[in-house]
Amino acid sequence: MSTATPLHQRRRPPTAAELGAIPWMALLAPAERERAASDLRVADAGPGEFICRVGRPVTYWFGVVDGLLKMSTDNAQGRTMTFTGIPPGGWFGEGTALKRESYRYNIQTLRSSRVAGLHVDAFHWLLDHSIGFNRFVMNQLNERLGQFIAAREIDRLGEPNQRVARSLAALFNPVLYPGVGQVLRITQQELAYLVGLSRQRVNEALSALAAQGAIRVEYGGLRVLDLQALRTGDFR
DNA sequence: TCATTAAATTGTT
DNA sequence: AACAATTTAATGA
Repeated sequence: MSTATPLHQRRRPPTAAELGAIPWMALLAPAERERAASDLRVADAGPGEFICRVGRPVTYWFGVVDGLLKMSTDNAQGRTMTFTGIPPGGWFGEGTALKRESYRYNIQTLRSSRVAGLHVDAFHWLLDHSIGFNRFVMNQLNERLGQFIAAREIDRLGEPNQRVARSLAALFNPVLYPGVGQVLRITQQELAYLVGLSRQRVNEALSALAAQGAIRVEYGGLRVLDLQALRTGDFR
């Protein structure tokens, strides 16, 4: 099995449109933005490809331009444990990049995706030079802390409908995933992988959420009608 | 642009 | 896990 990742073997410079879709770019001063842009790389990844693997040395801080990723680890028994999905606009790996350690989880595409990477050296240069960038990273870490607290709650919810609802709410987080908007492109099969339920059960749960007006199910994705209801509502 | 076909996704059992 | 129904994407005239 190859351990090379798309960003190692198929990277290319970002297009103007891709640069425009990167949320932290707008927070940089012109000189900083120029430096960051020259150190950014983009790659297309096929379905199921690994973006990074546990134990590999950190080379990039990653962002999702398009598609859908999942963050997971394999436990001692060989079972895969999925922590979260990462939709468009999401940037991740700053914890390991900060410490220049090795990746502590696997990042894998759930379908064909376009992934951006900022080299760790550039990441550290921005930390050393840009207030705007520091503010973004701090805000990012803070917001993700909230996500992990929520994730623990989700794990303790026995009711599948509730698990689906809260997991969806996490994916619609506008701070962490500004690229998502009102419509999330995710199939019921992909959502099933993320939440750890069967596709049938996810289908049933989505129907329940739609019946209460929290979402609308569309082909190949779904639209949020009431994010607050997804976060706090009762769908049993 | 339209019609046909293949592939993907959904809803149900 | 299997099935049919539906939607989208791809193809070529």
